[in-house]
Amino acid sequence: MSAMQTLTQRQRAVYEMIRDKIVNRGYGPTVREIGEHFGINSPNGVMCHLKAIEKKGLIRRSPNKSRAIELTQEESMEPRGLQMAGTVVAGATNLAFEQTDRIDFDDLFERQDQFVLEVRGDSMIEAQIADGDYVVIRQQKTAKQGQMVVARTDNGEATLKYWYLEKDQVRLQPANSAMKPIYVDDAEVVGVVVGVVRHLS
Amino acid sequence: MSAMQTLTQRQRAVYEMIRDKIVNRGYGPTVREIGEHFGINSPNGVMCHLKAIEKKGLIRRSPNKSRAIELTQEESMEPRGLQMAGTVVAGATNLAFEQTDRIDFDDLFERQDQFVLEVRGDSMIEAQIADGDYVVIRQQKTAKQGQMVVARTDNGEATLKYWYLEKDQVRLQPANSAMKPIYVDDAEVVGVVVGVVRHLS
DNA sequence: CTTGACACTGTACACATGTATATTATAGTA
DNA sequence: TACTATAATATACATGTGTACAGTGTCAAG
Repeated sequence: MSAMQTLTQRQRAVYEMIRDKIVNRGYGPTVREIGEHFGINSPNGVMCHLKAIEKKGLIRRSPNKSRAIELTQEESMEPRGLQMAGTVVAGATNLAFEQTDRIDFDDLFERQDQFVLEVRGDSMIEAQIADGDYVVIRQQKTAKQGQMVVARTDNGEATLKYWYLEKDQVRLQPANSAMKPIYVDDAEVVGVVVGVVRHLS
Repeated sequence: MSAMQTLTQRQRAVYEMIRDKIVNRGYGPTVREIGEHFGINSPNGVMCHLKAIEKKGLIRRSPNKSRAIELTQEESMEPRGLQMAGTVVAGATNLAFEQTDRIDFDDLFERQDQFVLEVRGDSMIEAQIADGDYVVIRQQKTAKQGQMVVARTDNGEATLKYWYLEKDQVRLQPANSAMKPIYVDDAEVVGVVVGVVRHLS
């Protein structure tokens, strides 16, 4: 951003135009394309701007090559995710604000074979999953005893419960002492819960 | 990916080379640059490949323009986030797998003035925040009664609690009936909790 | 008033570049 | 066997394109 401020209004406009072409069209403009866009009838008028912008470090050019303009301030350089500022321990503890780790929730959950469900109701409240939470599900057809799963019962309905395979039936156990477990003859594991995301106002 | 399979080995190699130049160098190659890279001595040899790749839909070209190769399968086109497959209602409910909404957790939490803390301990367990969870904090210096905040007390320690401003002191209330509230003469709000993220194995 | 920056015009040149045509060779297919 | 797709070579041409040089005008700073 700092290098950007050193540009004159006109130079900034030219830079924005170049950037727009590269990002939105896929390849950069020629000297004459830039001229035409701004009503500059001489290639040299544009050359002056390009030299100025390059000297100020916002672009890089290769001599004698057409459209050979590289952006040095790539927008992909901007950090993704949120700053990780340490831990809050039970009770009272120090915040480590000097840490500069970053966490990217999309990295936390790799995308393959995963999907998200919005939770309705309080059946898993004692597993710290509340109404309105999003659960991240990894698709798989089997589950270990006691794993939290999305299961589809023989009547075609799906539910979020703990999975217990018993002698001749399946016990779908809610994490809510006010609710009773569901016993079904047959049930299919849709996937297991690998994450929870809650978004408050 | 499907369009990719229709390419011959040679065409694929050419496509990869073009893509590499655009992504890593910032601008595409000329017909002759491609030829030089693969030891093809005739521009027309390359032209045949470009026409084939364009016909198969992986690139788009503009006639008579140098380096004017656009990638149609932009990697930026790949969907971000996770598939949103509907809701799981309390008890047993239908999954709407046909829905193709997508959710991006990084969009959910805008980055400005926010950071993440890892939670240690069970002091907020009844607010469905467990040990090991990440809480997303929006930085602000004030809070309403009963909001969940990260607060710094006068001895410099920080903690995650419900915020209650009382007559002459501040009550920091844990969401755990086994724990007692903390009363302090002075405390400072660091930020309020706007999200929770839990990552299971 | 002069100087220097900024923002151009106009012209010219060399070569970079896309495109076309004709031709060859190989390999799989009908 | 003939035919088509693939993968090239070789040559040629028109034009797209970067670059250089010589000027013009404005405007703010010294």
